Amino acid sequence: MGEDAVIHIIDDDTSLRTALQSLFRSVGMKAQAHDAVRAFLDAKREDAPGCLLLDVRLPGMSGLVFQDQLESLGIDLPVIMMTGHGDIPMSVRAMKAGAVDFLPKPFREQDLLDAVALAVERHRRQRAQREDLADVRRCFASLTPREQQVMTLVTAGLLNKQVAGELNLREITVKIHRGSAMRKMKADSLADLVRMAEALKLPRTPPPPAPQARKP
Amino acid sequence: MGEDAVIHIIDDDTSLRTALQSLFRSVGMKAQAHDAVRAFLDAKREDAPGCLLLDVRLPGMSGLVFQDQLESLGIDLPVIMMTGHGDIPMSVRAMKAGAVDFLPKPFREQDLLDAVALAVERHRRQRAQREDLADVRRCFASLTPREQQVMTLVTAGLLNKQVAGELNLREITVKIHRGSAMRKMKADSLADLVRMAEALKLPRTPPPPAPQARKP
DNA sequence: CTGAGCCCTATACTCACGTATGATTGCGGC
DNA sequence: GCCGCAATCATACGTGAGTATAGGGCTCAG
Repeated sequence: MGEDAVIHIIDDDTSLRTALQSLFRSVGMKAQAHDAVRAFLDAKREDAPGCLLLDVRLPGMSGLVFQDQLESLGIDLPVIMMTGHGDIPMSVRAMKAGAVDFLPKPFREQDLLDAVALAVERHRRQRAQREDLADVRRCFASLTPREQQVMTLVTAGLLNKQVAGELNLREITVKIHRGSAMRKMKADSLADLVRMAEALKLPRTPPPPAPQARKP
Repeated sequence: MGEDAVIHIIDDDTSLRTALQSLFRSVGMKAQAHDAVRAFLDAKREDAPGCLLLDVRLPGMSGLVFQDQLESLGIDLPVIMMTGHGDIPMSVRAMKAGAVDFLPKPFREQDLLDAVALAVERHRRQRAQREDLADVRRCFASLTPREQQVMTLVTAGLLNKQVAGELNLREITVKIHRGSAMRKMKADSLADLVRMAEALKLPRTPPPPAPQARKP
């Protein structure tokens, strides 16, 4: 079905790295081990589902700190923490930061495998979703500015006529932009377009707040 | 702005209960303390934003077990765990089960207050969302079966004509149901209706999969 | 039985939507 | 200068959506 998962391991304990690699190999999973954050970052990482096994106490940078930086580094791997010298606040911090699990060493192999399976499954879903969203974003980006505006207002529920009013256009012009927006977004119904707008978090401008005369 | 929050405390340590009550009183928050799960369940709980401070080691039932039962009991309070004899697996389990925080005793008052503030804020949001969804659900439930079907297909992106085909109706009939569905759902545009359908997770039936002849 | 509610349909009309055709303007790059 | 593209608008036609009016049928509770 899906691509092969890759398990990334960062731990400075050589014997543990070896043990984990052979463990994953024995269950038919790819694993890449590194002895420090640096090595992990320098390695070329396959763009595949997987997860990150992270030791807390590392040379150079704590696993907890590194975990916080993952997002800004553009790495979206789910994290499983491991540590030999952990305490409760540490585990709570890691879990709050989104870790899938936090395993005190020594742990049972099965506990690790369970956590990894969960994490990889989560990552698969997350990637699929992310991919869909990226598609929609690409489409939206391919729209001209006018088309984006029109799409925004249309999916907010305004009539072509009202959109025209908002943008100071004729209704016919709105229809043109609306049509080409539908085509470019590959939407085959308005309902579709609305859902895409939702995914893009386009603002839901309320229908024009009752036309008012103003005296200058 | 919002209603007053109520902090629910379950702990069998009388002196701690007293201390926490006076702590919350001192910062202007309502608190209700109980010495056991039973007492908490028997007490009438105000329907207000708040959170639940739960001791792990309790007479009768462990806090962790109780936490797992909260949902099925219809209680949606965010949980903050407290314990004097905790370990990492315990805290991880609690966090996985959705706890906002896990505080080993003794903890600093400020840590607790921070966690409580976070939990209450989360609960406020959650309640607001839940309330909106409940409204939509109520509206949808007030639709006749036919109106529900029509709404489902229309928000899936089908034309009136196609809906009529799916349901073996004339198009005019679909229009009638569609119109009354819009009214009853208080939707003022199709876009609105689509978003409600989304919130209700109505199935997005794909457009009729190419009309095929079948031979009997 | 009778009324209420749901469901189905028809005719007729209005308005919204979509597209095709054609044309004009303005901007940026080759 | 010419081309391409975004943007604007017009006229016209066909189709979709929505409402009103007016029926018919059914089932269930009073």
